Amino acid sequence: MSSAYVTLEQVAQHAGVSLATASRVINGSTRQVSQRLSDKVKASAQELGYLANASAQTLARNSSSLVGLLVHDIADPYFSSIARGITRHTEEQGLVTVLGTTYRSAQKESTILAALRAHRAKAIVLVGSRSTDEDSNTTLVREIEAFQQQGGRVACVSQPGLPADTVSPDNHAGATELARHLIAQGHRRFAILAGPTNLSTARERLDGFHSALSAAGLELQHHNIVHGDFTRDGGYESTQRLLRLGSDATCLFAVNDVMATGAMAALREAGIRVPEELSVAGFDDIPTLRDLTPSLTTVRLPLEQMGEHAAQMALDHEHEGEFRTVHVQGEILIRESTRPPAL
Amino acid sequence: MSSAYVTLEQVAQHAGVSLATASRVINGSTRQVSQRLSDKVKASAQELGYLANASAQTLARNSSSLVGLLVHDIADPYFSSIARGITRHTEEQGLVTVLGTTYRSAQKESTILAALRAHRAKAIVLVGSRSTDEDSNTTLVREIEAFQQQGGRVACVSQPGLPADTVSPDNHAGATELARHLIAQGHRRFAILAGPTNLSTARERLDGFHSALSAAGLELQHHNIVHGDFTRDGGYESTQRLLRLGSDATCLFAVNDVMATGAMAALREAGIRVPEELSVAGFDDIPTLRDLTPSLTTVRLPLEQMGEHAAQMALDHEHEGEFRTVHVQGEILIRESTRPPAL
DNA sequence: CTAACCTGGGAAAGAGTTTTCCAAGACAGA
DNA sequence: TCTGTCTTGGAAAACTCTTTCCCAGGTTAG
Repeated sequence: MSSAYVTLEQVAQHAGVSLATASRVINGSTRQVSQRLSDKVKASAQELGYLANASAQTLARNSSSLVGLLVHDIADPYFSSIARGITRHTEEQGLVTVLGTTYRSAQKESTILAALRAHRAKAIVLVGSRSTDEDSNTTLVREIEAFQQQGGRVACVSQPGLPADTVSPDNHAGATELARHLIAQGHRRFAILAGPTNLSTARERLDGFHSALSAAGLELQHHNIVHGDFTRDGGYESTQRLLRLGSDATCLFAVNDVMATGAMAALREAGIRVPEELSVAGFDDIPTLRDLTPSLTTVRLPLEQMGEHAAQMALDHEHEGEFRTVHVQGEILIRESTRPPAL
Repeated sequence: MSSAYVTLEQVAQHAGVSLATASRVINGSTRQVSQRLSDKVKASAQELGYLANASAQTLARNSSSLVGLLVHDIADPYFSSIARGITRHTEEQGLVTVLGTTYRSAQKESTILAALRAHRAKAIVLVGSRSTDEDSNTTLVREIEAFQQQGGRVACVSQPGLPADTVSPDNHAGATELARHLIAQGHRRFAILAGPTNLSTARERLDGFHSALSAAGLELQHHNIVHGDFTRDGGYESTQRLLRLGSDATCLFAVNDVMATGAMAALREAGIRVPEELSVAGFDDIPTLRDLTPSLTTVRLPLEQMGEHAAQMALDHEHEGEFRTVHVQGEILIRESTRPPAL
């Protein structure tokens, strides 16, 4: 056989029309084609099982149906929830989602961005707060702009400050509200399980918490701050460190639920009861972690919708050329893990 | 400008060689090119920032660097763990992963498979037990074979019986071992939170449990079996149903951890203490669910490695033409949620 | 010394689509 | 009847890369 594939030319021949006519029918060009021929072409395509060669289309159109999705770790429920929202939208649009995982490596990120550029992806959604490291950030901006110059759209989730559409949770407000709740419950000595200092999400949540304390005339003591890496095990280890330092806090704010989970495990092992002896709060309201005992006081973010919204922005054609920023407010959820401190 | 992109021809011109020579240098053809020219071409490419047009390559080679990954739901930690293993391997190989989510819809699955075929994907990894529905299964087999005939490789995870490489957990053995453990603890009346009857994974786990009971001369009473849909909420609701039916069981086996989580929530709400009043066991050992209280007795599956292994099989070139099946044994983990029944 | 053989490099033929440009035919208005 | 306007269909260029075929020049063997 000459080719294992059915080509548009074969469809055209089978329908007795020219290649161009067949193409016009298949992808509904502006030019009119008579009903009779149009039907004939469609029937032909159906009959022969025609499936357009995507690479040929991409080559001719200089744009593919691929949408890139960059996350740090797809097994982290924070990212997989957002990813779900993104894929929901892209698949609805008949597009194909490319999943790239970076593990917070600027180099892996570059590799994937280059691949998406090479494939003439239609859009890219970047998820997850980014290192504020100067160099890698300017590199990222250059790559984003290169992609945009070849006609691609970019949207970011939780990654402010880039030349792209952005969906960001109001981390500051969420953490502030959470702090106010703890203060209202009577807590005066706080410990915080902060995130990597160079990630905006981590910084904003820390700042928000801080500013509520300051506003209430309270202080966060230096030895009551530890930094984790946003993972469960990081939270576990950092909490152990905190305990070794002999914290006198009555409550612990972990800047994300995943670390809070590790914190609770460490506390349980250390024989410290939550919330009787220590209140714990998290951030995100990760769906998979809603069944912890005690249930976690946290700030709910609509992760899935955030992803969906970002994908929408990256793919709608209304607002070419402008960058929109959407702020999402979290909703504070008071659950079992926080209560007024024992006297 | 004529084109916003650097083409190989431009690289060749800039290096003072022919297009063919440049191509031979770039993708290391069998034909030798002198060191001098080779270096010149590489320097040229570097200098001009050459990035090969992936669609042109795909068109010419009739094979792309895309690897498809089909899961039911990327937000389900079972799938996201496996997905992590798969992407680890594909990204190591410099390939691009396409994520397709099917939500157990045969139609969505077909759509994605067609897209992957259109893109001349190099391989596809299908994850998740599949409906045994006759029709959709033959359709799937046809689609798989069509893809293989165009030169693509297919691997499956937890989806036996397809014409492809397969990595499958030994669900039967795992459930049997779990049942033996419960029997050894003294349990005699069992309840089971089974999965969708048409999914092989669910059936095998149910069968394995059953056969251990039979071997011990025990019976599983009809009213002690309920079916869930493998989701947390499904487990929750099915457990409520079980309670309404007035189960007399001393232990409950949920055929996956996610449903076990819902079960524990329903039990807690109903005021039934685990494990004091009722033992609970799950299956999978989902990483995110390891911090439940009480910790869940379960069968650990190396989800990430399973994904990685499947990707390897789909991408190695050693074993073209043959279909290999790898069975993975689970490891039983006795934790807090099971204990001998009260007298 | 000549025939056979290598080696490196260039020209050109695809790969399958989209899209522009042009021709031919139909038809209405003058 | 002629001109101008539509409508429809076809030919061909363009997109960028891979790969085959062939040639020129040099090397080796007989």
